[in-house]
Amino acid sequence: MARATQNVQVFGVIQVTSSPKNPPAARDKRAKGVVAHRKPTMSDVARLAGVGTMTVSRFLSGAVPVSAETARRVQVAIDQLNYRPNELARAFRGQRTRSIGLIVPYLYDSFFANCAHSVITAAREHGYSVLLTTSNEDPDTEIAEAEQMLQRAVDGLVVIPAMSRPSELTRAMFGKTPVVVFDRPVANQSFDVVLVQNTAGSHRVVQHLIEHGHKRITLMGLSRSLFTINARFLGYRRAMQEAGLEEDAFSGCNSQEDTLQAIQEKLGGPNPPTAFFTSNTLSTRYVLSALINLGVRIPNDVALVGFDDFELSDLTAPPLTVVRQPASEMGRVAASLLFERIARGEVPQTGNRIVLPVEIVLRRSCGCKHRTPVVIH
Amino acid sequence: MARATQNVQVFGVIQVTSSPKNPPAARDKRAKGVVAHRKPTMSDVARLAGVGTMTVSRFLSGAVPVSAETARRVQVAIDQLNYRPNELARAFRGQRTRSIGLIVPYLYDSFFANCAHSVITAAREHGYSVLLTTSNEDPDTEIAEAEQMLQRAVDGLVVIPAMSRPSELTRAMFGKTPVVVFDRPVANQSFDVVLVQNTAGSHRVVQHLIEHGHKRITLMGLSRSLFTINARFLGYRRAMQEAGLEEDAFSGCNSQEDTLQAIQEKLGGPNPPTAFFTSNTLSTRYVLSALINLGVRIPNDVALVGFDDFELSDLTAPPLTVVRQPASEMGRVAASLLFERIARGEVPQTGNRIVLPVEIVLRRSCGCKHRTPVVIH
DNA sequence: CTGTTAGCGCCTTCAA
DNA sequence: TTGAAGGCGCTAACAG
Repeated sequence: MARATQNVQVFGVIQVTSSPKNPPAARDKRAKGVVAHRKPTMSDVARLAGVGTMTVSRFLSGAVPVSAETARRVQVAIDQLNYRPNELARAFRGQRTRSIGLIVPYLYDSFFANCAHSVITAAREHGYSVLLTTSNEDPDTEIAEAEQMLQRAVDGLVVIPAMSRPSELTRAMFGKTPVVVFDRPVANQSFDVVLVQNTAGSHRVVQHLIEHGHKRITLMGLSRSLFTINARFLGYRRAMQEAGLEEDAFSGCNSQEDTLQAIQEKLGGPNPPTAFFTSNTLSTRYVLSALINLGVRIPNDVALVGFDDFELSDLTAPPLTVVRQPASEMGRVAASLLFERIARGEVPQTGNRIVLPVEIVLRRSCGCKHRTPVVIH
Repeated sequence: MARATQNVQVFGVIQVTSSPKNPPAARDKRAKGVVAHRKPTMSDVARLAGVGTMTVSRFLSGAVPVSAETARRVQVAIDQLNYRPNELARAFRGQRTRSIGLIVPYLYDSFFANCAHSVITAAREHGYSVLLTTSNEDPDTEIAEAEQMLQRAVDGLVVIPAMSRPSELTRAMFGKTPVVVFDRPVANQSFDVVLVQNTAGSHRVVQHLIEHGHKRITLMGLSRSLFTINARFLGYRRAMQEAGLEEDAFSGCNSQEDTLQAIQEKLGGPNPPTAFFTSNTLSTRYVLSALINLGVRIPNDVALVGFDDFELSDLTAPPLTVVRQPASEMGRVAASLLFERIARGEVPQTGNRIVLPVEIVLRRSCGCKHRTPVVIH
């Protein structure tokens, strides 16, 4: 990469001469002899280099050959004026902004933040900028923000759909702007979709609990109206059924209090569970906190495994066994798909559907004795 | 808020009539009678409503009164065509993009992600969009990205400066585009700065350890060439000096291995520390992990307090006492400052310097017995 | 290889 | 209260 200081933009002093087209009463910034601090334009460069603007344009784009001597003169003029092309004009002219929009529910959720990070990184590698906004899980906000981005003519859109109720994103909204959704699908649409193995992951980790000898395993999670939560529930159900065990699911982990109360009831009732499976980070957090507060020993009294890894899950007491989702890979794959669509310049009738594998990270809350995490696929 | 579906953009079918200006050989998309799917423009609306484009423009801006009847006709035309103003053209014309740039080191660091979230939220409240990118703590990348944003004519910039070496952001680079930096200052510049009480916070929390009776308190952290780390070191030093204690600081917590080794040496040496103070999240993590691996009991054997709160710090073993930084408030304040500058349309000779207070969250790793966290200011 | 022309969609300026 | 003209900076299309 070039040394940064070579790229520093410092506004030059431009000697502007009057153009015959300008009416006499026009703003006199451009009047003859006036020295003004303003961003140099391509025609400033052209004038200084003694060439036409198109020569400068061609020199910059590099697509069309320019004679060596001309190129040199243009480069000198550019350096002297510290000229930088106006991306805004370029975008306006070319109907191509080299920017994409990214809509995630929240940024303070580290899973989404990781996804966003990888989309941004991928975008930079493609020379794109990213307009980022949050939907706060609200479909109305999501649509309004998508509209806003469309008005700003993003070349494409990456969205983690809000899931409080079915997303209302439609193909018609977006015209021929490509859209990739990830983490959660959108019903019957022509968007590309990137997902993870929610069902297979929870199936596998619940099997693991069963292998540890557990027979009463309770699922703690949120409402099954949410796609990912329901998919994870289905994996749990399948594992339980295959083992001939009775399922027991609680969908009300909406707060620390609700969770604590539910756990108390479960553990105090007849046939208390010997293991919990939590279906997202939030419920993992609530359940772990509740168990700690109740003085329950993990995994001695009850085991615990969760869906979705998080930072520090190896520093909790005990280190947690979890299903790890490939957040950055999802972001990267989603971005790749989008740039492919953008390059091809066409939107598909039916989008791709890519499902990425998850990993099980075996730590100690499941009953394993590993001193360091063991990852299985 | 209006129901989202009222805002859905669906490309309409536009009956385009030829303009007398168009040369006969022009692209015939606009030729008489051709029905084309393209974004409707203001003049499409004007034609349909039987008014001039300026009337439409005035109707949309609302700044200049328009007669009721005209307004109605324009609204009907807008609805019929599903017209949305082209923000790109607007920005190009007006030299005002209603967008700001935001540069943070990483998004996968939850502190930065929280900051970014609040900046984005504040921007939306002001009707602004956010171009977000990461510097990866690299000053060259930071400058290149800032340049990129300037070329895209953002109205202002919010930056958490990369800190691997002194940032090279200069006023000259930005012309009259306002810039607010936060979390870390930039040397001798005219930018507004928002910081937290790094020194006072660590001073207070080290005092707290001293109040617990500790006399040998070791600081574990990163290089003091980093502003925040050094500021926190100074608070530690002051607290130790005031108590007549000898300081002992380690600046090499660059990896889990280095940290583990350092801790082993400290604890195995003469006069081993009875408490550790870690000066950022990363070193907290490394130190906690090392202590757990070594089988050291916290706070019985040694106490531990850290700078910077994080999710789940109350679920670690034991719950951690930390200095909490107001991440979202910092973002909000930085954004407010920026929008103020943008509104005023002038950049200051010397920027504001705002220092936000931190909180101490007393949990159990310091030796306190609180069942739930106690926050002191 | 290079220059000229024209116009992207909008809003400022001027005139009615 | 409304309309017409012109141009923001850039590049596609067409000469030369």
